[in-house]
Amino acid sequence: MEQETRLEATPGTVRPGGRTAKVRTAVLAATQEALVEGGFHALTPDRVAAVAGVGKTTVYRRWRSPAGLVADLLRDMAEQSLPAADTGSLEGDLRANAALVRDTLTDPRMGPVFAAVIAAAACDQECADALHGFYATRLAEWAPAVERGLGRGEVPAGTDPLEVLRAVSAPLYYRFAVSREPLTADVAERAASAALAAARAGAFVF
Amino acid sequence: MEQETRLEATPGTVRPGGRTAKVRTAVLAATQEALVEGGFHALTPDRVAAVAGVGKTTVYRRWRSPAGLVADLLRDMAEQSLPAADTGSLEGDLRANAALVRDTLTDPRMGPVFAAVIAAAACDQECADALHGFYATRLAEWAPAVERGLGRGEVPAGTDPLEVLRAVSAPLYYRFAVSREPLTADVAERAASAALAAARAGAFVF
DNA sequence: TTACTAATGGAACAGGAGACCCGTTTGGAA
DNA sequence: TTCCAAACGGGTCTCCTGTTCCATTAGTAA
Repeated sequence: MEQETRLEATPGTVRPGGRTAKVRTAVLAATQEALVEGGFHALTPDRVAAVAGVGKTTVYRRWRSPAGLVADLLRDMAEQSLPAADTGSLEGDLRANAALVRDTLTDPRMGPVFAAVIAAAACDQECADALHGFYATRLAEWAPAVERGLGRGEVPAGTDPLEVLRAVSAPLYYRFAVSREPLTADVAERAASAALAAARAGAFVF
Repeated sequence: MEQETRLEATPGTVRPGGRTAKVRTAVLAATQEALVEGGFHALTPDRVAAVAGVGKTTVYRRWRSPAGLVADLLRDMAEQSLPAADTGSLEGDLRANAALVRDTLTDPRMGPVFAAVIAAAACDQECADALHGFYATRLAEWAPAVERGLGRGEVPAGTDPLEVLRAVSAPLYYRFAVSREPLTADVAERAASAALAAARAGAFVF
């Protein structure tokens, strides 16, 4: 009897084929476009609907808010993750990781997207969860690189692989999102070498 | 003749005394309150005006937007900065710095404020500049601690003091704003010890 | 192919954000 | 103390955001 008062399922879950999928693709593309153009504050559902060529009612119904759009975009991005590097040495892998992060954040398209995602996560719990999940996935993908280094004895036994990877990314994201300093190539190299030096000294052994 | 079309000075700059200063104090307090209550998206000029007991016209005229409020709050915070520690050893000073950053970000009042500031900086250039300036000030205040360590030979000659400090803060802010992982006390200690280990290994020598 | 209904999209509507006008208050100089 | 204009504040207006209603389109099972 209370069934009609329950939360109805999000549209798109019962008939995910054909049109529904096309609409999602178009809306997420328009979302990314809007973020590149004018950042998070330019991400109005109205505009996204117009660019995507769908009714604005649909956008409001399926994504609720700008933060909902960003969260879904993030989930979509998490699915298309790139494979981690394997250069044969831990130093090479960490340098590759740092360069990848740096290239992503300075990319004219991906940079604004990540800035918006970080902003949205500060406002919206759904976005915060999606962002947390995104980095958990990323770290898990790169963990084997550090584990290979452990096997080769490049860092002390007991070193936490995830903590090494966080140490590589952290200085880059800190400059990108917080202190707003430029992300030059040598910043990335320094992040990798500092993380490696700390790991070698046993700073990440628990 | 084009004088009437020029940008008029921001209100509050010609007569900064008495009422104008009181209004600014009340508005910034209400801004902080709103951020603590509901985060950046709860920061509506209307609400701030009501809580501060001033006309909403005044808020729109002097601060323009939510981001303008955050930027001014940030400038106000930069003026009341705490003195850096001096424990006698570089390790002690870096630990104190990490603990200070961690305590600030986990503080029930300051945490939401910093989250909002980071979000606003991603949307608004004025905020981004204010945030950049804030951390430039903070780093400059703590630089002497590293320079004392340099003088004591605790890190190699040529080490960049600011880079050491960035290495301490970065993992904490990364978890706070990006990966959204909990900020425990041992995270702060590890940030300090990892930065020190990297510095000792010469990772921050240019 | 047919039937059923999930999902979309257009239109009309309410609610609030933000700008404008203008009278009132008050800081600061003479 | 007097005067002038900087700054404030209430009222009003407009535009845009976000919601609701319902007709139309199109997946999916039979």
